[in-house]
Amino acid sequence: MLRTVHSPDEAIATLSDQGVQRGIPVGIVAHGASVGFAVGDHTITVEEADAYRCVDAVERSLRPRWVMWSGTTAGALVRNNIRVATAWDVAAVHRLLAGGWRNDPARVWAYLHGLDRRHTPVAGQLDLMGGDAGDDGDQPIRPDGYLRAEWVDGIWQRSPADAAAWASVALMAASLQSKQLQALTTSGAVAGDAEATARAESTAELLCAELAHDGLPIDRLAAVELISSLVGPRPQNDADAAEGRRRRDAAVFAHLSSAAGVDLRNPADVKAMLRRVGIDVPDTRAWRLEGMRSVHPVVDALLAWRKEERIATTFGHTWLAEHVGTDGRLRGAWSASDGAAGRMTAQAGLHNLPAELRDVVVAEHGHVFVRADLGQIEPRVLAAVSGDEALRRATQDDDLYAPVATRLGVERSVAKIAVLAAMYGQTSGTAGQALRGMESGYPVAMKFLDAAAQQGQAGINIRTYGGRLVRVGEVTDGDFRGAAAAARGRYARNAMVQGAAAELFKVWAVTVRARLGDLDARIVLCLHDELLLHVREDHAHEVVALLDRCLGEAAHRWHPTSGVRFVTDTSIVRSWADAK
DNA sequence: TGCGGCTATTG
DNA sequence: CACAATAGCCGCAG
Repeated sequence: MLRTVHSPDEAIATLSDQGVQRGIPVGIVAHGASVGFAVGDHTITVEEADAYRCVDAVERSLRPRWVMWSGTTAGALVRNNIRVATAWDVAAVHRLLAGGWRNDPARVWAYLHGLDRRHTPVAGQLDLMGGDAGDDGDQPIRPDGYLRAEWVDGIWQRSPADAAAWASVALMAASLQSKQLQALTTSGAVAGDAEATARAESTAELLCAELAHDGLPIDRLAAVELISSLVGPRPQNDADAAEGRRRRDAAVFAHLSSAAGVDLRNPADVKAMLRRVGIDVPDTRAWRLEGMRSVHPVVDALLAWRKEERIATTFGHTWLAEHVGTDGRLRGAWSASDGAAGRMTAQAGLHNLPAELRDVVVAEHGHVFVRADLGQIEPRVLAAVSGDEALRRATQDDDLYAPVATRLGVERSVAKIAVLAAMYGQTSGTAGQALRGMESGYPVAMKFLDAAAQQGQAGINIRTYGGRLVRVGEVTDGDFRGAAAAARGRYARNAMVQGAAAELFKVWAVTVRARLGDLDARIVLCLHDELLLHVREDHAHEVVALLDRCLGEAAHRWHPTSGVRFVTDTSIVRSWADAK
């Protein structure tokens, strides 16, 4: 049944009649000025002028769980100044269920309908192949049961007046949500609460849309000054830029009798150059050259050149112009779950900003940053997901490595190496010795890690505590013992820890987001184990307390019975650089 | 033009 | 360098 509503009040009444209330799923698609809703088999379109006002009204009075195909809709909502509390992101939940990174609508549809993914329609095919079966190209589902590749993502090309098409997209999202809910309860052995993970990962998509929209506060003038002091003023043209490169290169070449034919940007040239001054190295990475500064002055000059070159090429004037707006906000695209284990990732340097540039990340007038990071999150998460009682006891200490050192009878530094080596799968060097103590001291945790590594080596996919499928890749040529298998083993071993840590972190982040309420405070950066909030000065202490409370709440939601203690280090600062 | 290698930065 | 990521420049294959 398709129905068009004309006002916020009518939208609330209509959805309310359909039983919508707090937490009840409502499909939504939003793009540009258009919005469509769906509840059960009822689809509701909203007159364009009222579209976002209706969403806002429904959110305020009913607060449903908005079911969306992807972060595209979340972005449209945020751009229209609407921040909804909760979501179900079909694409994000698909990545959780099926692993990997692909989450286009046709593929998600095929997965949930048991269709062979190898025949999934691909965008750009224009359905020329599907059109020969006598079907109607204006229907979302092809006669063979597959979803047309561009039906969902191409919805924005349709007129807002094509109500049936908009409504169908919202309705399909809602119907897939119930299929995903079903799949989550039957998707193999998941130790944790996969449905709770799906909710948190979905809400993290909302947070990502907000992070991309809000940006990170930067003191633009200070940034220009700092960059200029390091690499000079911004080049005005290509010749200017080339002159800058020559000037930087000359500082290195000054230490050589002949620099003919040396391109400092070519590692092979650099290696040859070093050999000519009596330095023979297998590669020219900084850590390898670090101890050779005294051998020849060119080493020192080269390492300084690398620093300068990095600023000039990656974090220089071009970066500033491209990613920092005139409003002094650094913006980049955010992904809520990426890579092997489902960590958040960010572009535009938000996740790998050199420490020396953190000086220019400065709170705006009347505001401060509240920065909080989780201490030793990975070993604490390992204690929780493995259920190792001895390691759980160690988490009661502020410094987990102290009781581990006592138990192993070694120095703290050795204990730390041992724990990290266990989680990363390192076996060489000093780690080998330290690991033997781990086997007897923390056998449950070690067996947990070894089991993951063995699955990885055998090419068997694994699931994290929260239920994310981690694909470890095919085993080729029956290679169960070679270097490739060993690498898969380390990958799987670490993914179980890093992936679970990412899940806990996101529960924490979305809990903080939910509990901020009317405080003038927003999360402006997520960095794996660290949250940075931009907060009005007089709310700072309240936010500090809230971060700690939310960690307790998040840890309990994530793993209600672990008994593991998680700790956070929180500070109030003007500049990001002032923290720690 | 796309891709792997090398390098740097971050957690 | 033991795990994960983003990003730029180079050489090389197509």
